[in-house]
Amino acid sequence: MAAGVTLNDVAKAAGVSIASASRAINGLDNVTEEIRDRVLAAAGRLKYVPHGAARALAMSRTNTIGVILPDIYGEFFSEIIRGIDVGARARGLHILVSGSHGDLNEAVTAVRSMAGRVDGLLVMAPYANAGDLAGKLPVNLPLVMMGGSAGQADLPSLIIDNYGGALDAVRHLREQGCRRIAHISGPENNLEAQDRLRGYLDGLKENGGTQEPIVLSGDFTDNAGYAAVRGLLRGTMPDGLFAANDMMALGASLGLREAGLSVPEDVAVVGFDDIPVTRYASPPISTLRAGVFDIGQRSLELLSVLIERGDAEGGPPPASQTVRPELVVRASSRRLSPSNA
Amino acid sequence: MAAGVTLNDVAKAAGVSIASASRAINGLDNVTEEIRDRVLAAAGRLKYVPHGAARALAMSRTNTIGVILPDIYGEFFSEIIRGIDVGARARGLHILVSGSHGDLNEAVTAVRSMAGRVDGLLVMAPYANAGDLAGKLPVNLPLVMMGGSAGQADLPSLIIDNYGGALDAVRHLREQGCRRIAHISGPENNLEAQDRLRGYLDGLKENGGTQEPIVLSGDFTDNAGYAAVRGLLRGTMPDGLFAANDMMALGASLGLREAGLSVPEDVAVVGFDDIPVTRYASPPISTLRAGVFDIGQRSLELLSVLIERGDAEGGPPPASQTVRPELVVRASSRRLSPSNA
DNA sequence: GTTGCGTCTGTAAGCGCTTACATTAACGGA
DNA sequence: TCCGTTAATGTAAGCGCTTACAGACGCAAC
Repeated sequence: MAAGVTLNDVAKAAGVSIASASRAINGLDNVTEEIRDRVLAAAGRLKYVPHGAARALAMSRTNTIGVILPDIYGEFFSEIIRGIDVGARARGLHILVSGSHGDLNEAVTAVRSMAGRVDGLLVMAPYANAGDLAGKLPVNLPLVMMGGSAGQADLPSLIIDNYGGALDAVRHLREQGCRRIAHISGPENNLEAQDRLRGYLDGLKENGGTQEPIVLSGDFTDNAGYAAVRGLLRGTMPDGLFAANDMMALGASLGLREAGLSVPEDVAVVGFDDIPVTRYASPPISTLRAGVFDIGQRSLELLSVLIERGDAEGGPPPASQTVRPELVVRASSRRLSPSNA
Repeated sequence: MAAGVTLNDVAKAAGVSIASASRAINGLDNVTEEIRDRVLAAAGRLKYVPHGAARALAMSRTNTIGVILPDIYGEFFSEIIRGIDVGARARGLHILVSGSHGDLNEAVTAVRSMAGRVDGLLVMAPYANAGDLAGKLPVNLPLVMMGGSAGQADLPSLIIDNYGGALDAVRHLREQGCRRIAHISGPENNLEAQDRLRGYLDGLKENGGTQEPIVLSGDFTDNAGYAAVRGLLRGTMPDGLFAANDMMALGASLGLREAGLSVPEDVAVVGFDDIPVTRYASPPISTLRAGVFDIGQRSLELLSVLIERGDAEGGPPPASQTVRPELVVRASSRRLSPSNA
């Protein structure tokens, strides 16, 4: 189905053995100039293109790494994929992407289907018990977890300090004079969302804070942010809003403006992730820069170290790295003076 | 490297032949219950996971399609990938992505490296003479071009009517009373950008228009849009701006606001592509909705038809589809009344 | 004219899987 | 009891490639 013309055909056409053909094509040095030329000529003439799967099988090396994401929608994932791709290209690797995995089982299926097609795996699986993944995996397949909650099993991972970031968000809102801070949460079963929620709750209690938590449930989409805000309109408005990600912050900000409220004067808004759009929003959204691009790139580097090392387990303990998001203050939360006593 | 435990191991552990093991694993019906159970049990115990490359080689079927894009940065490509992914998942296919191809040669390299690893290819190659691609390709590899310019070779393709869209943009700006319309163009060697430019130029001449074209060169990035506008500040400002894509329109709009100009009153702005961000910008950007998501999805459908049909050439002529972008008017170009005589 | 060495080329054995074909077993009808 | 069928199982031949190993050849040194 794929190629049609095989190395064998080329060898015959060039009048040499298949071994010589292979050597010529791959640029090994133990081939006569003359033979190399003949082979290359024949290959060109026949439009020969090496068969990837066959080569992978023979060399047990695919030069491809698999990327498993819960979704591939939006800037967040776009950025992460880009980070991975940049790193991959630098190393001559390809990436096999699989998105849209609602739960652990789907992720496991995706992982299994990649066995034998990749040299290693980059997985983002913000589900409970994602540690189980390792158990159901092909043995010996190097794996790096991206994002995810701290201490997720003991796999090598790139962890985002979601809790700490959320804490920073709340602290910042308080410094800006907010006294009633609401939170739009992410999907319930999402570990990162859970950590951000915890950070919000604990942030409220810091320094003897007594504010009752106001948690609006969302699902990481802009519409959820919009809807959450609309739902608030009937009651007392909070004066600060921390959304579990930027898309929801964006939606919320839009909803607030449509309701005639001003951001940040009436309600200060902070998001999470720092996706590129935030700076084009009106007002630009304050957020926690998780360095999504870097996460992708660094995960890939971590993974390729594991791959080169030629082992998945064993050796020194997997080096996990934690990234503490950095608060980026933009107009959506910058108040000139504290608002109400 | 990959799996370690092979079907053979499973067969032995279960005390059956490798053929039976294969049949049991793949759910064929000509296996006894008892054998199936034994095999499945053994497979579970050993953590057996089928080896993709081997299977692909044996079946000459990979259930994977390759996606070649010039870049994978930003919402535009994110959307296209998502469209493809959604279509692919519906058919149980995986996608092998490759981005960042500055020119035809890089694209050709990417394509060749996918041979034998995919059942078909989705290529976006907005370069001159992209038709040459076909010549350097493995024979028999089904291929669908995405976007690209009309009549690009005679490959099956999904074509965006860039020219027509640009024409609509200019017409719209004129209807809004603009008399001096500038264009921020895309990369010079990009065919889509060229078509949009042509549309702009011809649009100016319609109905006896005599305005001198004002073309600012850009490269599809937000920064380029921003820079283009800054460059204009020293001279006479246009009152209408058509950017070759949304990112540049976004950057331009930001630049205009920073310069104290109002959009759309002082300058009406129109972009191209309708990436999701446009609606969160301030003001929301008018644009031409190319239906990026749909393009991805429809390309995939077209491709899978070709694959099922089991041929790349031959058969009825390749059915190309043309998509005419739809003008979406938002605040960035909506004026209540014509501005100047 | 041997012998020995180094270099290039060819032969063939896999990589892990599917699948056509051969083999065997099981069963019912004559 | 024997044979013809059908169905389950096993054997082995690839899929297209890499690569260890052996063979062939040329050349210098003895």
